[in-house]
Amino acid sequence: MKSRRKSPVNLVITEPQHCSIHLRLKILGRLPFFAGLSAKALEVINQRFVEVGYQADEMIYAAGDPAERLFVVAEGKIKLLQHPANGRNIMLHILSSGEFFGNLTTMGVVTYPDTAQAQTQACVLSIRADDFRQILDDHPGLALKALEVLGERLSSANRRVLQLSSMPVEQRIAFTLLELGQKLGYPQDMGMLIDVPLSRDDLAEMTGATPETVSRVMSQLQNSGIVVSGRQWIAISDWAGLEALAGQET
Amino acid sequence: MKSRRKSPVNLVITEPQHCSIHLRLKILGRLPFFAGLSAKALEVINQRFVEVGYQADEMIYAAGDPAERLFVVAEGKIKLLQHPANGRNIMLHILSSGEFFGNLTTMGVVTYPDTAQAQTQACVLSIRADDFRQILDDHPGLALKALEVLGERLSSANRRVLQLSSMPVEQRIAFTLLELGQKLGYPQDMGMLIDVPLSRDDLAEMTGATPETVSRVMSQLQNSGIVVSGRQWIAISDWAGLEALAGQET
DNA sequence: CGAGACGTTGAACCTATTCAACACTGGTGG
DNA sequence: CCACCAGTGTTGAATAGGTTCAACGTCTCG
Repeated sequence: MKSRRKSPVNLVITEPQHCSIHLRLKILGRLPFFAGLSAKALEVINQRFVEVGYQADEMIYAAGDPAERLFVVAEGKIKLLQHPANGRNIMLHILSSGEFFGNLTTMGVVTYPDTAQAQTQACVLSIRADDFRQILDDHPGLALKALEVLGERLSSANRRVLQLSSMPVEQRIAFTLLELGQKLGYPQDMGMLIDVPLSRDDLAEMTGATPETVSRVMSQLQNSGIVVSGRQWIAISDWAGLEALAGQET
Repeated sequence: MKSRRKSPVNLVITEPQHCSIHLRLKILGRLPFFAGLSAKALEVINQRFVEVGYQADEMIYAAGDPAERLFVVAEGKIKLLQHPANGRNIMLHILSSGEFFGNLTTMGVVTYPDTAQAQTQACVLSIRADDFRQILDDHPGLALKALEVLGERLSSANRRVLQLSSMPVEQRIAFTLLELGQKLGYPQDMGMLIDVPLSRDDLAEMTGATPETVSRVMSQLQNSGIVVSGRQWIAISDWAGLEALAGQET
């Protein structure tokens, strides 16, 4: 019953050290967020952005740092963490290409409330918070889009509160896997592969459980033929079965 | 050791049935949110708002209803709830005068993700979502303020995720009481009174625990001289002691 | 005054944590 | 190229924190 094999998660990224996104303008222009802006405006915005590459596990900023920048993921995956007093971490989000993080609100906020860390090798664009503020002032429509983004994050956070408050671990894991599958999954022969290297500890940080418990639940899911997984990767082989475990809607 | 007495929480509200805020313009004008707008602009905005009164426990909207309106609390307290599959509720927020709820984002959102219910008798102003959208278009600065509001809510939700993921019930209750005290407390002879009628069940819905557990913890806090409480009310008599229990910063 | 809501307390039970030992994997250096 | 080792994952047994179910006390309102 050993279904382990070399990780099917794709890790090839353009460049090791420096992040070589030379077509930033194209990337920024493709963001739904900036859709509708003139080429000229985009060019101006583009000039304000800086690109930086990170190794897997490298920290981008730490909770409590002065919140001077807004970031956009260009390539790779970034995770947002919180740090309780006890040693463990809590993962709030995994972000992929095109998603924002850092200081999105530009005003009252003085320090980052969470820590951003590269989950894979990654390339990130960033801009000073007050430059972003300026852009929002110049293009009023953007603030509305930013509202949408924040609104979606708020809903997501509230869903998580609901899960933590009312579901047993197995159900929380089922939900989390479904969300990951939707967001980061891509179809494979063995099922819907979650296309991020993801350890038991990572899943534990996402579900508010211990790594041991996650391991037990995953074993059980594997025995039921619902997921297939190995070192740092997970694939969902029976989506409907997982939905059934989660309770109802995705 | 019986410290019960008639509830010290003030429940007097202007009018029983209809909510009689005849000075809406003044109320809206006082909101930090609308600060800086001209009297003329305020007048226009004011005309778009409607006022409605609610009895305690009355529902304002239910999760899943079409999200057509944005609300502002004029008087009284409103709670925002989520409903897990199992019978229990989860309280996301208690809002008081000047705070927004309902559809703040005006676009993608089609149904309310949560339920709004009057915690006390209350008066609420509301406006159609697309009228509000129009106002945001006319006064670009407002969208930035809305961003601030949402950003603060998001932080709050994330703090709650952290608590649920990493703290035992006692600590979560301590934190929750401190937050309530900060937001709704007012000094009294017996300590910082939390100025909302609040049952054990309410606290349970806020902390992700059962009413029984909350009752046990509260008894213990009362014996330690940290809080005083009775039927539907709670006062914090030893703020520093409560902070110590919560761990560190407020 | 009575009824129903609210609160308290006890005891059994159960889920998830904790601590610990062990197994597998992949990468590194000899 | 192989052996080893650290990181990762698995599994077991004991424990603890919280829930559940149930009974009872107490306050408030009609």
